Amino acid sequence: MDNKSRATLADVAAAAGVSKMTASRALRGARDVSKNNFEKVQKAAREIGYVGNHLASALSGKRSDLIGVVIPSIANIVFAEVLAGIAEAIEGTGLQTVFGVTDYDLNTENDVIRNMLSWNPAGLIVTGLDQSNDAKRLLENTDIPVVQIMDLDGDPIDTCVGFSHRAAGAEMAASLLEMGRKRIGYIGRGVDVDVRAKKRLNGFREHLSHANIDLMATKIGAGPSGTNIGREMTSELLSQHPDLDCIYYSNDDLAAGGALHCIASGIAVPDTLTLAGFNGLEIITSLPVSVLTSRTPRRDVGRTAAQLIVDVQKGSNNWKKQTLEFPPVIAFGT
Amino acid sequence: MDNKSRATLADVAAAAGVSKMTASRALRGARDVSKNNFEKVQKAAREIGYVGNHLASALSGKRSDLIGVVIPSIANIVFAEVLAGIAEAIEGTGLQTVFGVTDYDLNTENDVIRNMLSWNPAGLIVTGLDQSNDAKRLLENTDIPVVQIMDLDGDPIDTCVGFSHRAAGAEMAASLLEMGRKRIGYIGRGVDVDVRAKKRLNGFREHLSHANIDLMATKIGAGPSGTNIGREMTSELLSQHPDLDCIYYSNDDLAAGGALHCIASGIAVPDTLTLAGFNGLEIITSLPVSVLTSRTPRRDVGRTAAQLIVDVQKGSNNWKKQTLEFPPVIAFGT
DNA sequence: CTGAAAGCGCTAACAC
DNA sequence: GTGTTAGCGCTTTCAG
Repeated sequence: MDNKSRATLADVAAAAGVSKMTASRALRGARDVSKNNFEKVQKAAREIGYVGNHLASALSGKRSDLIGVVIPSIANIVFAEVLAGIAEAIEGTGLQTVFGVTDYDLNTENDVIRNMLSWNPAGLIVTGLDQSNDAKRLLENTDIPVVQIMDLDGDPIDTCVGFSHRAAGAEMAASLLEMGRKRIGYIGRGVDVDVRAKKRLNGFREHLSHANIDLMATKIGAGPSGTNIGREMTSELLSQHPDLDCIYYSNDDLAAGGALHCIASGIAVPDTLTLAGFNGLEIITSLPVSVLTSRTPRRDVGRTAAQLIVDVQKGSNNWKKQTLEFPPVIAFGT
Repeated sequence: MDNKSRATLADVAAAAGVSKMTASRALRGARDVSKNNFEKVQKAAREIGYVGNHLASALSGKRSDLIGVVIPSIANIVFAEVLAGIAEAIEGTGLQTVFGVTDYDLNTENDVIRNMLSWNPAGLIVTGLDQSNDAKRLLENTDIPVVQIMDLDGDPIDTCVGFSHRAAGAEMAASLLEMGRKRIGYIGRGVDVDVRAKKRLNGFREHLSHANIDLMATKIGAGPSGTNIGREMTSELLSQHPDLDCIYYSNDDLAAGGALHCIASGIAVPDTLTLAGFNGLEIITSLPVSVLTSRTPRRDVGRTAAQLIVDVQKGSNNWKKQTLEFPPVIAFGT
């Protein structure tokens, strides 16, 4: 934390012996600048150690090189992977990601979205379709590209990249029924705040009810999911309902915890007890037992969403409202 | 993506019948504004749906409400958790996080840091002490607070929050020797690019050599780590060296994969084979076997680093260069 | 191809 | 308390 005020464009221009405008043009690319001046400016900038000021250029140019990303939680590996996909898409474009975390709270989300908009970002990526009315109005009235991701169940504001959680739940129910499972339990975490988990559960239940089957037992807790809590909740649920032949989890880490409980207790998975999760986390694939999951292409979702914004920003594409579906695939982890 | 140009401060001022300055002051807090005008402005802003423009205020005010964060990878849960700690610290402060990913590449890191600086952030959080010379110069010459995190082995540029990887490796070696382990192997991923993993390995080896012990076998691969690849590499290493009584991994997810291999192959852990990882990831704690790890307080590191910046930004604290150590704790996961 | 003028939307500094 | 005057550092526009 030294105390030198940074060199400005004017300094570079003076050093190169040209006007600010020529310097500005030369620094942004050779367009309409003589080769001679271009090199003089580049050299001067390098020698001075010119860094530039995005604030000024963005204010002047009406749009910044920032992509705003709104996610419910960053500690959740799923959203970290979405961010990884976004980072992949913007690599080398000069764009950068600002992200805000909502903690699954609509008011916080509202604040975060407002805050994002005030950076005049090149685009906004928001998780889910279920914003508050205020936030929706904000997003509808902005003229920057908005992409809602990771959900398709509802009314998109603008462009939408993701999949239907309701359908994912229903399809998992169908798979389990097909495997002959009848005594089915459910274990979930944070289903009260995580609307997408709730949509999966609803889709799951609905499909079961078509086959005249009810969930035999459910165990739902508040707070983040994890392998540990999954192990605990599984142990508890099974001690109350030892006759279950199947458990559906709101999440793969819970399911992995369930598998670890079964391994420790000598319960045969998937024969005696079939476990099913959601997301296709890596841990599922390295367990010594087979756990069913819906693999979600969340990295692709992030990459695609960001790419759409990168394309408008580069001018290589016109924006149009659209819905891109990346359906999950049901499979055993192993 | 509509097409309405946003309301400005001037619009709010006009609607409230006051000057821009009064409006500006009222919107930033009641300081030096009559209650009457304060409310008129607030009301006008709400009705118009005023959003504000961070670019303009940051340009004018010389400093933005952005915290720049430079991390090697976001898909790695460890750095996601660092970000979670940062998000925790800045919650409710109005600050936001811009992050850049370096992919463990010094040139990319250099670009990312340059890019960050051009946003005039309130502070910069950079992973590690081993930047390129150019990047170091950039960081030394800036007048914003810089915090280097997650490493203490080297020369800090400014403030530093983290722990020594060399010491962590040495301590793990000490623990294993104390447990009577002698035939020790090592499995690592990306040790060529991940300088901190390399420091741990060096510390580990050095300590062993003091006891006149050499690593019996090492298996090092390029690319990201994960439970799956950990399982594979363990299987391979053990088939070549079935007599190992201990394996040290560069990372907990590799170690977890190793544990899963042992469970599947009926190898008694930790009695026949002791496994040791690094980080204290959650998965380690829910495995049905005991795996040794160094628990790193990475969330605390993130939170602390961000808090330091929040404090200067709020003016509640003067910046001073310091080093804050958050040593990892060695323990069995279970 | 180059430069001068004007202004992006806001706030610091100074008047009143 | 409130308003006025100057910019922040850059780019857009328009003239040469």
